Amino acid sequence: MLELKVYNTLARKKEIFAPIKAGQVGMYSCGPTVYKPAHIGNLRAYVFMDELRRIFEYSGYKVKSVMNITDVGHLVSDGDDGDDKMSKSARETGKDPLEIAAEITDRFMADIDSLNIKRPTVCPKATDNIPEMIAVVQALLDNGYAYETADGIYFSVEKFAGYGKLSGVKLEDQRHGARVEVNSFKRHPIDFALWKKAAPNHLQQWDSPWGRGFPGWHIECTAMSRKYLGETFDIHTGGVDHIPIHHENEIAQAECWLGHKAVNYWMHNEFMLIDGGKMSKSLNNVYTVADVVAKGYTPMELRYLYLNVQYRQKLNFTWAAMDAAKSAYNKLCGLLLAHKNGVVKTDKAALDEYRRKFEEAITDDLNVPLALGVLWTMLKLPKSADVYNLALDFDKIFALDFDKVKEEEKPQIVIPEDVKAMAELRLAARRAKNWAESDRLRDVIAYMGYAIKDTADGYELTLK
RNA sequence: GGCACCAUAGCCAAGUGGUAAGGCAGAGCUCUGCAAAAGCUUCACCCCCAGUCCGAAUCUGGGUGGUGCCUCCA
Repeated sequence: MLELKVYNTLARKKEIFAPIKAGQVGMYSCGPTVYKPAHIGNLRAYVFMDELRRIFEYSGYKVKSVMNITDVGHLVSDGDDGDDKMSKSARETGKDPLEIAAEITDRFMADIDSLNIKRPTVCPKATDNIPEMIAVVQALLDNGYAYETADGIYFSVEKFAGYGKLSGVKLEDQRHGARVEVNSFKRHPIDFALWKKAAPNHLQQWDSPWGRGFPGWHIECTAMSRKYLGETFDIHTGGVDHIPIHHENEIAQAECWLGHKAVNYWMHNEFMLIDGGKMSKSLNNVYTVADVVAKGYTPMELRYLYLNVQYRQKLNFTWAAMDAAKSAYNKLCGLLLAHKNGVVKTDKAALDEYRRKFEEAITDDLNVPLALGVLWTMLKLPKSADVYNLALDFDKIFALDFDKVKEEEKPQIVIPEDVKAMAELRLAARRAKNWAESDRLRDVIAYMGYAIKDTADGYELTLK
């Protein structure tokens, strides 16, 4: 069992990971709200979740990973009032909310599969856990942390002394209502909804002790994480954007409900930027995996790009960076293949040293970029299957399909007869050392749309 | 106004007290008629100022700059 250091947002420093149960890890990751396809920024969070899990497994832990599928309830852009995303999307497309949720969930799973992100052990859906959420809300009402208003049940943040301990924000420092109109029913501007009472035309609503309604947008994580991981669990992950509101609220709910600490380690991934700034629809720079693939890159090349930056650093996505990742990944595969076919025996002590450096990197708060550097350096050794086999072991963390490297299959393109004839003429010219004619024919072939490369025993034609 | 993160070569990026990993691009060389491919080699004193220290990219203070959050957001 390797010792892991992880950066705990709660402590604002790296800590040695100590599991609740020896040899086991329970982790919960805030999952997608399935009303529109995930973009590559969203996906960074799941690559992080995946790396974390893989490193624990590599280190000898048994991991239970839980990720929610939010198919209800997140309100759109107006605080605790107004419409929710699922309903909005449903109205826009004319589809049933659950129909949209099913479609988007399938697409999400296909996306994470393509990126070699292991599916979590459990992916509970919010709509399957409404009774569990109602029970938490009721408990918070019973013990005095929540109150009922005309439009819902709210959590009273002033009753929880620990509010703000994750993000460092203080209640009185916030500019309430600066951009959002304050809900007049609330006792304190940042009290948040646990349960919302629904209007008759609201698309998703359930019976509750407070009439028909739907859950607030923080309660599902609290209800489901406890259901699947127990009252206190090891790790909760999510994007940095969740620190000030969502996770702060989760802590408040859970600790007030349970009466004790609920999560030992909070871990957050930084954002992906596009061309140095936030991705947004108005800038037209929100890309999905499908968009990246459509531009000629593979999901593995994209995964390589993710892996090249440590999870707590901002990752600036540019197409130039994507090109660099493509080049690097393909070169890497070429080197791996050469090692796979290598015949040199590599000294065991040398291999052990590379393994030690690799493990040192990954166990130091997921320093995957450093681990990649170790790999690159190792691949400079004389070509040896021993090196390849160790690289395969490293790939338990990278998950870059090192086991699938093989001789590049020449794309079977049909070469027109006239192009072939030109190539033959050029070959003859070369054999006669008529270089001027040879070069002229290369230009002709290029003009016809093909590139010609000389090989040891002839030539190779490819589409330009 | 508050909170947080960050600032290392043309680009991406690791390094958090002992003299700058790795990748992309570039340059040079080898090989090849040339080209392509491949291989080898090469390429930074770390935003600024002041301090602590035998020693700082790494710590402290002050600047400057960037990004995000304070509304749903990975």
